[in-house]
Amino acid sequence: MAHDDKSPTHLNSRWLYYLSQALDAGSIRTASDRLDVEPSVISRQIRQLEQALGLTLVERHGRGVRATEAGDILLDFYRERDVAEQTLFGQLSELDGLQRGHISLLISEGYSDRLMSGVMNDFCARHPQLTIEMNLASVNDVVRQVYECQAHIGVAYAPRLIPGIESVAAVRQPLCAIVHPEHPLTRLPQPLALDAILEWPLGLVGHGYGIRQLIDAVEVLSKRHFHASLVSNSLATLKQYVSSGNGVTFIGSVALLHELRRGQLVALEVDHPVFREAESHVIVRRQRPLSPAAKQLLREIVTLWPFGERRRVEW
Amino acid sequence: MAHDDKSPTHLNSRWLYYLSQALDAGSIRTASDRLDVEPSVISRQIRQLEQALGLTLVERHGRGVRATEAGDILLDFYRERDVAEQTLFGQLSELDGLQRGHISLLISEGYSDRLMSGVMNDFCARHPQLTIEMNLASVNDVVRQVYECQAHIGVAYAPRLIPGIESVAAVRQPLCAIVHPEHPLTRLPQPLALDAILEWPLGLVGHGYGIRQLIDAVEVLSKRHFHASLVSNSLATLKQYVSSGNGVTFIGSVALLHELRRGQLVALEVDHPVFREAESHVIVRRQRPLSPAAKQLLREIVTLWPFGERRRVEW
DNA sequence: TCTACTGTTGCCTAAAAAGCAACACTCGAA
DNA sequence: TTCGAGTGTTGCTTTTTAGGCAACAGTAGA
Repeated sequence: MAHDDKSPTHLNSRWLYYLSQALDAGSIRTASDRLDVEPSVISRQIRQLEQALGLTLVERHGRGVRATEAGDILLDFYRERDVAEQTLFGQLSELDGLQRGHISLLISEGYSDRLMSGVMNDFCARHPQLTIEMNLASVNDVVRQVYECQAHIGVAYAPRLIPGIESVAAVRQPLCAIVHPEHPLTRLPQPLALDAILEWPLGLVGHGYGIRQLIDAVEVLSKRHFHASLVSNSLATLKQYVSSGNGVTFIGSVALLHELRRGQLVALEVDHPVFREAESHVIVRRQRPLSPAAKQLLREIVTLWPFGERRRVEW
Repeated sequence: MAHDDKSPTHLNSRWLYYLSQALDAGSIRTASDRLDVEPSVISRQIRQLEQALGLTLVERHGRGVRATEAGDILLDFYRERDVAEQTLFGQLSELDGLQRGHISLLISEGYSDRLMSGVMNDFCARHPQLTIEMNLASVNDVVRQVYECQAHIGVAYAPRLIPGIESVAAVRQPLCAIVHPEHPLTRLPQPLALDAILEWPLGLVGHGYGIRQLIDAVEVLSKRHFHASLVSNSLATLKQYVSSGNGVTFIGSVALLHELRRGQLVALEVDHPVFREAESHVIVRRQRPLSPAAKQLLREIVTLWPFGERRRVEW
């Protein structure tokens, strides 16, 4: 029998190439002229293929070569392999042309409105062939999933930047005190003093979140005690909390653009450097190669958003 | 863009192999342990593939490697290529197993009955998957088509053996004088003297045929003159000729087994060495590689027929 | 028979692959 | 935090393979 020896089962492409060229040309020498290689090379490669398969593939006549039955089968196989290869190249260039691909975007709570309307709607419309997955998560989950390569791009407010996470762009978005429009604090001059705020009940986001780490830092630095009347993981809960009472919470203004525009809530500046210097970040896994589609989306997010560009991605 | 440089468009199988192994194993080192090659080899081969395509195929993490989108596409491609290769091997072994193949058999006039009943019916029944082409032709055409590789195997009576044609087996089949059962010649003792035959009208096969060359040779050697009352390319015509009159013709007995059995014609031995030593031959193109199916058929023809084996084919 | 053409072989050089050892890095745990 | 076991990578080396060159034996047609 054949091809059941220790052979790694893998047909050398060059063998098949020379075989097809010789059979197409009708003789090894003509093929060697076309390919600009020595006839001996082609002859030897074909013989190697024959020995690897244990079959005779060409009939050697005085005038050229012709395919045997097995040679014909192999020739058909080679042709099919060739078109499959062309198809492959097509698929790969589709990847380049953004006609194919998958992007996983992860956004921290509150960003969805703006991202959708500002960039994503447009991008999705321009590249309908792409599969774009846009999920919401807490800030910490955004960072974690980007770190674990479960999402390509993350957008997060005040993320905890760890090694392995790279901030592609950032914009200063002060952490504000959020109250309802009739709240007494709204009548004080901005930026609000910390002590003025602390006279009101506080609703705070849970521990482990980026925002909370800022708040905790301010608590330490200012040597005050922040007593939380409400702690919640849900921004919606906190919004509800300040809407219905005289409580105060700390949220970045981007997270409630909707409510601010409609006058349902008010964002007040706070007189503390840590609050003022809070930033939103676009993050990716450090040194992770991104697909062309993901690169393009990243590029558009950075240029269209009011982010200050932190570094140039290699595009 | 990618893959539009001067690359011969042919993906090295080894590159793809290492890529798939590394991605399946999850890390280059695990793959290198399984394959028993150095990690550096796999790393380099993958990099070469990436450079050839101009694409990043794997994400290098601290803990192993993972496929990028392009890598996934390439992996799919490789898998498909692999099953195609297995299919190919299947087809090739079908060739070996005589479940596939094509045989072209060419038989000189008169043989059909015997071949069909004796060998071919059985062979065809045992290998229904094979495509067996059995054509009739004049002796000269049998030789020519075998020589030009248009037929794999030829069976001919008294063929003109030229270099390039190899006789695999031969059987002595004397050229006989054919007459009808009541012919006066049948009352003479056999073998018949040449002169006795020449007193009757002759029907001869046309020039250029193997039989005719034998007859011509006898004409020269015996220093007689053979006057042909009828010359024809068709054995049927010659049979008809001797059936309906007192004419004589020279035909090998195998060509009219049917008529002999039914007593419609009689074959009489002729007293001349050339006539006695006429042979039927099984011929093939010299040094032409035959498919397994053709080899098998050849083998069976030689063993089942009353031929003396002339040489052992390399089976 | 001669001649132009075929495929093939032996010997050599160039190129590619594989082995070896050391390196830089990531990641999880002490 | 430091440490250590894991990862992929990079210079080197040797080994294997492909390719070039020239001469050869055989075929096919004039």
